[in-house]
Formats: sequence, C-alpha cells, structure tokens
Amino acid sequence: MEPTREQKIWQVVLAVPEGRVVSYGQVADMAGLGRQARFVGRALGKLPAGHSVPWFRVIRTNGQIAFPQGSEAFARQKNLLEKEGIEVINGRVPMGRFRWTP
DNA sequence: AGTCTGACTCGAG
DNA sequence: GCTCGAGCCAGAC
Repeated sequence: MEPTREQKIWQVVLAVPEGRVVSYGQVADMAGLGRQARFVGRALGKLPAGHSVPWFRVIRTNGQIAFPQGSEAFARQKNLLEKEGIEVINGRVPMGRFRWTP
C-alpha cells in the first residue's frame, strides 16, 4: 500500500536531529502537503503506541509550544526539549538558533 | 449531509 | 509583539 500523509509526516519528524526543532508548517511542506499545518497536528495526535517519533521537536512557527501553558502535555514537551539542550523560555523556543533547516 | 472543532498559519490593525 | 478573522482538511456528532 502507498504511504499515507500521516506516514510521510512521521518520516519527516523522524528526520529531525536532536537539539533542533521544526514548525508544523515546515513539516507539512516537507511532507508534500503544502500549507496544511493542521493536518500535521492531527497526524501527531494519531501516533500509534510504541512509536519512536520525536513529536516534541515540532512546535509553532513562532516558536511557541502548541499546548496551553500549564497542561501536562506542555510540561512533558518542555522537559523533553530542555533535555536535548533546547532553551524554552516562557513557553517558547528561540527559533533563530534551534530551527532545523535541511 | 451539515456543522463544529482543532497539537496551525498568515495578513492586517 | 499581540489580537482578530479567515483559510484549510479530516474526523466526530
């Protein structure tokens, strides 16, 4: 069977190296989806159990984490990012230094 | 089948 | 730099 859009997205996310982040729109573009950034968010929400996809390296184009500040998911993502040396300030990441470009 | 919603983005004020 | 409105697509009701 052909790769679905979700699988392409997961593939792109898997290609993101440690210590780097990408925006949803960037992932969508690299996966050949154009500007459908929302689809990326939904695809990540559908991740199967036992996956090895670094979903936490995917953030908004302005550097802000996609979850509401204070939520569990937010705390989890922030923790994982800082663990890789990515600075998270006030719920945001300085995109200028950590943004991944192929 | 119609409407609403969401892990988004962009342009304008 | 922030807020608001519109555009997008698939899934849930």
